Amino acid sequence: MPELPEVETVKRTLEPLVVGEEIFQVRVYYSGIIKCPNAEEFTEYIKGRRIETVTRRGKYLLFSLSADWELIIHLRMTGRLTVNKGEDPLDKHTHLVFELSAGKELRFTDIRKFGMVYLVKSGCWERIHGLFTLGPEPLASEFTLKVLKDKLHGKKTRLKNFLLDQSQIAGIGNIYADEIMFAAGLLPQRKTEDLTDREIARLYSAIHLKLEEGIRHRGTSFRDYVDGKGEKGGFQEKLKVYGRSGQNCSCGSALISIVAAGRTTVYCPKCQG
DNA sequence: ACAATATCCTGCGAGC
DNA sequence: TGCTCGCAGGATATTG
Repeated sequence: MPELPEVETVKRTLEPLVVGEEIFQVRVYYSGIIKCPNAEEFTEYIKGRRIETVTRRGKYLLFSLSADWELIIHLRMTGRLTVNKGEDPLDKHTHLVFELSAGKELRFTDIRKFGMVYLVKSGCWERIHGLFTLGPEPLASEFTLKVLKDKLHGKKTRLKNFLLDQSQIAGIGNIYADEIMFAAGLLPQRKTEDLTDREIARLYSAIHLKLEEGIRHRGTSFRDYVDGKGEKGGFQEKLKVYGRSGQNCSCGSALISIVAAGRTTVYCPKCQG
């Protein structure tokens, strides 16, 4: 569920609450969420480690721990990572509870159980394929207009597929892909190699605009998403196309829904070309 | 090299 | 009210 702006918001809300905390114990209610090592080793190795930093890479959350361990979490569609009080009632779908000091708990909750949790030695990402092959951070300075242009022209694919490909650009999912293409005035089925310099410049600006706007509104809570404090985001109010199929675009024409890259894709046939 | 499809899983809204 | 169906923001393996 959460894309770059949502994961960034979770990161920012968790950071002040968990950095410096020691993980005294982990309670595992559903071990299938732990991808490596096995649940027994996971709980054994993590016990007594201190959380030193919280960072984000694409849609992954990275917790660097003492003694060179790294806890890596992907929320996938419905994952939630929240800080709770020990006495807060446990959600039906809470799979992992990290016990911190003074009754504070970091809880991983995931209705659909698609989330993924890893514990590795720092920087040992080879076993986490999606993280290991991740493309550049779209909001970092190394993601230049030239980088985007080279990537677009080096691929024989369509724009929607390209934007969802995490190995090309990290962190864009279905909602922001559609909003970015609308903001850039580009159709999802456009071939990336055919895009002109002008269009690529519009796409580049739209990527920054929409991701930054998403972060500023603390993410999109279309269904399940909440931040580290359990609070909803506000960007769903600002969506121009996603979830608005059949409604009118601001230009007056009806928004169209198609399936592209295997996902529902909404666009305006008049504003996007 | 790329696209489409199935898969993991639960909940929800629509339609009957 | 209760049922069945289709759909959901992700990543990945498999098939074409």
